[in-house]
Formats: sequence, C-alpha cells, structure tokens
Amino acid sequence: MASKKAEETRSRILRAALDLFRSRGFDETTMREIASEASVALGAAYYYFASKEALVMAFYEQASAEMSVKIEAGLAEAKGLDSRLRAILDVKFEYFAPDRLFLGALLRHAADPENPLSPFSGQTAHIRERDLRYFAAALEGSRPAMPKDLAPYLPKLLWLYQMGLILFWISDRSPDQRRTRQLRDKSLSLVVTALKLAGFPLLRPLRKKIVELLMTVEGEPEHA
Amino acid sequence: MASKKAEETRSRILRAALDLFRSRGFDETTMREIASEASVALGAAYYYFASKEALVMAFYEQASAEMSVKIEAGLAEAKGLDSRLRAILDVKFEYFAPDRLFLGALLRHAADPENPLSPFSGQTAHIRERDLRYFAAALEGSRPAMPKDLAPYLPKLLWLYQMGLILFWISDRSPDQRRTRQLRDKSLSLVVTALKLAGFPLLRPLRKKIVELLMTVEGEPEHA
DNA sequence: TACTGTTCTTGAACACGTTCAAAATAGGTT
DNA sequence: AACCTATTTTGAACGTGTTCAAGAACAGTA
Repeated sequence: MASKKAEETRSRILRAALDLFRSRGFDETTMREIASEASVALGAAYYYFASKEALVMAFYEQASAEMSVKIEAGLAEAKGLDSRLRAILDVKFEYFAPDRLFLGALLRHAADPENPLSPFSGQTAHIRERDLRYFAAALEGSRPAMPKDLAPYLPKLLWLYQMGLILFWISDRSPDQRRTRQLRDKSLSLVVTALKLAGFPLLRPLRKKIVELLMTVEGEPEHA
Repeated sequence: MASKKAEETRSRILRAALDLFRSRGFDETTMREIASEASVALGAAYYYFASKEALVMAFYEQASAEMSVKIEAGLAEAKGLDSRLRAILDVKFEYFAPDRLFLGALLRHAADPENPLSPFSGQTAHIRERDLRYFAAALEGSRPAMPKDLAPYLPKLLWLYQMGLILFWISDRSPDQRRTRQLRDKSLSLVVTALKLAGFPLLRPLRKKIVELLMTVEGEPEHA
C-alpha cells in the first residue's frame, strides 16, 4: 500500500546508496553500509530493493524519466538528423557525467543476456522502448527519406550505436574523456553519411544483404 | 617448482571443475563441490587457481592451444577469404559446442573492461593476439588486395566480428542454434562483399571516415 | 478502547567466494 | 638418519549479498 512514510524510507535508502556508490564505487560499497547510512536495518534495504543491483536499476529508471523531458526539448529544437542525434547524445552524456564511473556497474553486464540489469533484458524493456521512440523521432522526416526496407531497423541500430558509445565512454581513461568526444563526432558524421548513401542505387545489393541479416537477428526477441 | 604430483592435482581440480560446470552450470557450481569432487580441501583449489573464474580462464587457454592446431590446418587448406574465415569460425564453433552454455560465464563479462576474464582484458591478451594472427593470415594475399589505409585494422575488426558471432551463439535459444548458422552465413557473405567494395573509388570518402574513426578508437590500448 | 489484519522493521543465520596461519609432506644436504 | 627448506594441503574464519521468521508499528473497525 506504500504509505507516505514508507516512500520516504525507500528514497532515503536509494539516496544513501547512490551517495556511497558515487564516492566509493559500486563494488566497494556494502549493503550494510547503505543500510547504516540510511539509518535502517539491513533487512529493510531488502524490503524495498530486491538486490544491490536493483538500486542501480532504480537509479537508471529515475534517470531515464528525468532525461526524457530534456530529450524531448532537444528534439523539438534541433532540425537535421545529425543535430537531433547529437541532442539525444548530449543529454545522456551530460546527465550521466557525474556517475560515469559507477554506471559501469550497470553496463558491465551488457553482454550477459540473462542478467536483468543488461540493457537488452526484459527488465529494462520499457526504458529501452522509450529510447527507441526518441531515435525514431530523430529519424522522422529527415531528408533524404530512408529506404523503406531499412527504415524499420534504424531506431534499434541507432540505439545500439548509442549504447556502444556510452560503453566506450565508461571505460575511456583519456583525460577528460577526450577520446569519447572525438569518437562521438567522427562516428556521428559517419552514421549520417552512411544513411545518406543508403538509398544510393549502386549500393542496393549491399543494402539488401544488410536488411536480410537484420531480419535474421531480429527474428524473435533474443532474450527472455 | 611444480612437481609431477602437483601437476596431476592441478589437472584433477580443473577436470572436476569443468565436469561440474558442464553438468550444473557455472553459477550453480560451488568451489566446495569442485574441491570435494577432486578429493582435495577447499584451500587446495585456491592454491592452484586464483579464483573460480580462473578455472574458466584455464579452460579457455587450453581450448585456444588445442584449436590453434586445427585452425592452422584449416587455413592451409582453404583458399578464398570467405572459406578461410569460415574455417576459423568452424573450428571454434565445433570445439566449443559442448560447452556453449557455460562459456557464457566467460563472455558475460565481455563488456566489463576491468574484468580479467573479458576478451578485451590484459589477462587474455596472448590468446587474443594468437587469434589476430589467424585473421591476418586469412586476409593474406586475398584478392583484391585490401586498401593500404584500412588493412592494418582488418584483423582486429574480423576478430571483433567473430566475437560478436560467438556472443550471439551463446545466447541463441533457437532449436539447434539455427539462427546463429543463418547469421554466420549471411554476415560472412556481407563481410566479404563489404571488403570487396572497400577499394571502390566512389566509396573512398566513406572509407577515409571509417579509417579516421578506427584511429581514434585504437589511439591507445583501451584497457589496463 | 480493544481487536485484527496489513505493512514495515529487525537482526540473526545462511551460502558462497576467498584468505590465511598452521600443519603435513617431499626433496635435498650433511 | 637427522635436519632443513620449499612445496603442498588443510580447514577454520572472514566478509559479502541475501533470506527469513519474528516482532513492532500502523490503520481500520467494532
């Protein structure tokens, strides 16, 4: 029934966890520390959050909700495909900047389809779908129009591209993450160029092959 | 100094571990079970292997050594680029088939650069480099010759492609992993086509962009 | 107020991976 | 043999995430 007081306790625990994750890192923070910092018993933390990773998940959900406002604003303003994509990326990088390091705790399971924290998992489906809509919106009405056969796959491909960029960012040890910024600019320009070339008649056979391959991969939802 | 008897104990522990991983899965197997199955005390397992994951690592090392013989044979026989790549892939898939499921324990950390088990980590560098040489060999003397600017990056790109394929395979729930086989065939054909097109004059600007991007990514070894 | 069911809180206990000091064994040297 | 050092083996103990039975606080109802 989630009473007012309970809601307050829950958010106190989450806040304590995030504080500790930020200052000490995910692995170095114990559930006992979190509980103690939030002035509750160990068991209480588990009453509100199924696991230590669920705390990161709660953060991710909150982040996604807060970013959606900014992303919508950014998309409304930006015109071309590249500035729209750039708008989405900018919001995410800016938002996550203070948490870049412990965000790794979330994305290190990216390759593990069983893990509920994976960005591909069922648990994260609603967040992912919200993102997909933004990428679809970024593509909407962009010139030249995308080839009909490829178009349905583009939001997911762009989402994947963005995921890769974030993953790179998280493990980027260069000062001030300079390399990520370089990669972002170059890859963005490459993506836009490639999409412009996509409708080029000479490349039709190649595109057909790509579409076929995407069909195979998408066949069924790959993860339970 | 690794006495004969010690060597025997070590391999008994490793064998027990692999048996249990295969039958019960990685997470479900405990170090106590492994030790007991190998008729040693718990501590002995840790005398020979630094961690539970080191056991998987030892398997991976052994696998890499055993496969290298078969891969060299396959490469010597096959002529075209596509049949050479296919030869490498075939050896790996065939070798790993019985261990497909628990291999996930190794690759689920693929996205975590800190993890020594990650295929990108320093720990796995020598295995990776051996693989890179095979992909370089597969490219060697293939017609048409690869563009000079792109060529240095191709072994690593193919290695990455292969990694992705294996990752897909591991989480492929379709009967008999039919989808992986489809994906392998289609993607292989796509890769070969793309490489053939790579030297195409009209695509030069696109290729230049790609090479620049690869330079940025490769800048320095991304993981400690 | 007294009773009742639900929500919330507690901390002991569990299972696991891992560490470590101490004991046992082996191999070499006098 | 007796002794010494290095290697190997042992199992208790630790810290961690997680579970759970028991109780406390609360909200509604008579």
